[in-house]
Amino acid sequence: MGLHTRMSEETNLSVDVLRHSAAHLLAQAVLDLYPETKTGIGPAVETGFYYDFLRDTPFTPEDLERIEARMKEIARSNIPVERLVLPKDEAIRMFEERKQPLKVELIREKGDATVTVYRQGPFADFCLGPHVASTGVLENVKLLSVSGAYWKGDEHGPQMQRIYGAVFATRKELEDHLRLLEEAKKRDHRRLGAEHDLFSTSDVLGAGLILWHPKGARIRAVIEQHWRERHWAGGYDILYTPHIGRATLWETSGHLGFYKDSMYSPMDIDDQPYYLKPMNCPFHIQIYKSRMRSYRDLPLRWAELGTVYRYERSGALHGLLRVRGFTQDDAHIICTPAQIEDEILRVLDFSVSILADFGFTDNKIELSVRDPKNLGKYAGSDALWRQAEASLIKALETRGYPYERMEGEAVFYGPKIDIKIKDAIGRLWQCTTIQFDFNMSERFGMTYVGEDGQEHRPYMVHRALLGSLERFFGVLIEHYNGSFPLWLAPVQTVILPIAERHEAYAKSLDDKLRAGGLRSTVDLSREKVGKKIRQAEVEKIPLILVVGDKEVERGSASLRVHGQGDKGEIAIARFLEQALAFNSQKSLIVNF
RNA sequence: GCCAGCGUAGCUCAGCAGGUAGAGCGGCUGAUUUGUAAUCAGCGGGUCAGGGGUUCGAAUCCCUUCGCUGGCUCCA
Repeated sequence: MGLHTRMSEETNLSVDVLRHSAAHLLAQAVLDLYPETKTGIGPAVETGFYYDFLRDTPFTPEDLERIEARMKEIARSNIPVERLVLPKDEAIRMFEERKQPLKVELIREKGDATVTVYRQGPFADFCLGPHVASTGVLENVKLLSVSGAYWKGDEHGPQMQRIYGAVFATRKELEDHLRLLEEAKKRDHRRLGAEHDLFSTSDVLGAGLILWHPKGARIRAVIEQHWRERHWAGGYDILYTPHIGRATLWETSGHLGFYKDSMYSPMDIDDQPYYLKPMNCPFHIQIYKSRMRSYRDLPLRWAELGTVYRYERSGALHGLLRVRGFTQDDAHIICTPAQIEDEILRVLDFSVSILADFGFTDNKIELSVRDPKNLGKYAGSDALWRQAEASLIKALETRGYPYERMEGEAVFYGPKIDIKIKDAIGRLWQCTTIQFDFNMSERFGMTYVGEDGQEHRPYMVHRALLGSLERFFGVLIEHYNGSFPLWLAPVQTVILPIAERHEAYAKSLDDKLRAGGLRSTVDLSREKVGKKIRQAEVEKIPLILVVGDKEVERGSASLRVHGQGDKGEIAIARFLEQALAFNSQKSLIVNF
């Protein structure tokens, strides 16, 4: 079951209406229990609903229980919900009397000549609706968390308390949803990362900085190796650039102007200020500018696994998904205007194809373009933007990919395509971004000599495909729930000798598998096979080989596949051949 | 950064009225030589995140720093 069911499975109620009405129910319960509270807004959101409250004392988890209990009481008493249409001034008076200044503010801002107000019992709210007919259908409700939120999203405005909740038409749907939340918690990459010894962070080191443990590093090495092979095959060249650069570079690039808040303080080297890099582009541009470029040299496709450092506010940090130091799988495509359409299509195909290698085939694509009401704030000419946007759209349409057009979501230096990948339990994660950059090429004065012997400005496109290796790794862990497919698994095979006398055979088998190209290991603990198997299953090792008297004698092994159980005896040569085939084909499931 | 919650052994957690720390798993040692998801026994292991304060006495109360969590904002 997904998180975004539009209609309730067993009733004919719209999930959004249910959620929005539950938000009203929440506000009613809060005002019942804490009458001095000022109410803000309370919409339905993707996973449920929330309501923002302004109150001197914060809500505690115990308060939430009380509020939820009160909500259920009100729901059970099945109060009718009425829709009123009032003249604006009358509505304002109504909420002034109710001592709800935030509502008055909202009505003043948003209300037309007449406004709609929904009322249930003593509670009333300024709201467009629609709503359920009465509160009886809102009984299957659960409050989930409290957090801070700013009035109208302005961090200098008053800080409110936001209560989140979930509601469903039936008890079963609510329980299923809560189970899904539990499931998401269980496959949290931070938890799995510790359990499987993949990565850690350290208080001593500092927040938002990732330590890749041997097993995590193996996976990363496999990802990087695959990434390099695909890039070379895909017409890219690979670069390496330093981690720091002189202030001059960042002044020219404009980062010290528009990105300084995300950069760390400079360090002093021979009386010159140097900065840790927050982006790789200025370095790639220096390589571009190291000599004259002819139109015959273009397109250039330059990729780098470039580690960048960005200041993130402490509250924004989150496991591997939001960190302060990360490695982007960055690339810059530098080409002529005539090449741009082909290059965009090519990078789009390339991105989709590599995401698919990792098992992500269900993507959401967003096209971010200028805000038509504010065309002045963008770098680059109108003509450039038009051609860039057209090339992005053409690529998407050529492939028939559905996409969402996001007006005003473009960065100031160019339009972009973002690809969000959907994981095993339906959540979306931002990975790929393909962005035009009209700013950098201008600032650094990038040129090439055209057929006409004149200097021209090339197009430059930034591209991060997996996004950052840290984030991508986090998403992979959650997507596969720690059970990595064979080709990515840090340990691909484990050999379990039944007794001590089988250890020599187990070790020689291990050598053979390693020599053949598998990441293999032997469990030499003096435990019973049952224990060793359990251990291997818990560690989610894809292939388990049990060897005892029978196997030693016949030069074979007993195969057990993770999640599939005992597969019986197999000849070593056949096992190795098939395992290597699954490995090189990057099969998501193995079938011996 | 802001609001709220949290930080006890490697991990999960108990210690809920202030009286100098406890379990399970893991680890180590020994016995067992084992056939498809946990063999038995013994042992070690904690400046209770760091610092400061209140108190005769602090894991427990207060302040502060660091880190983590859920959000707000932002983003690869």
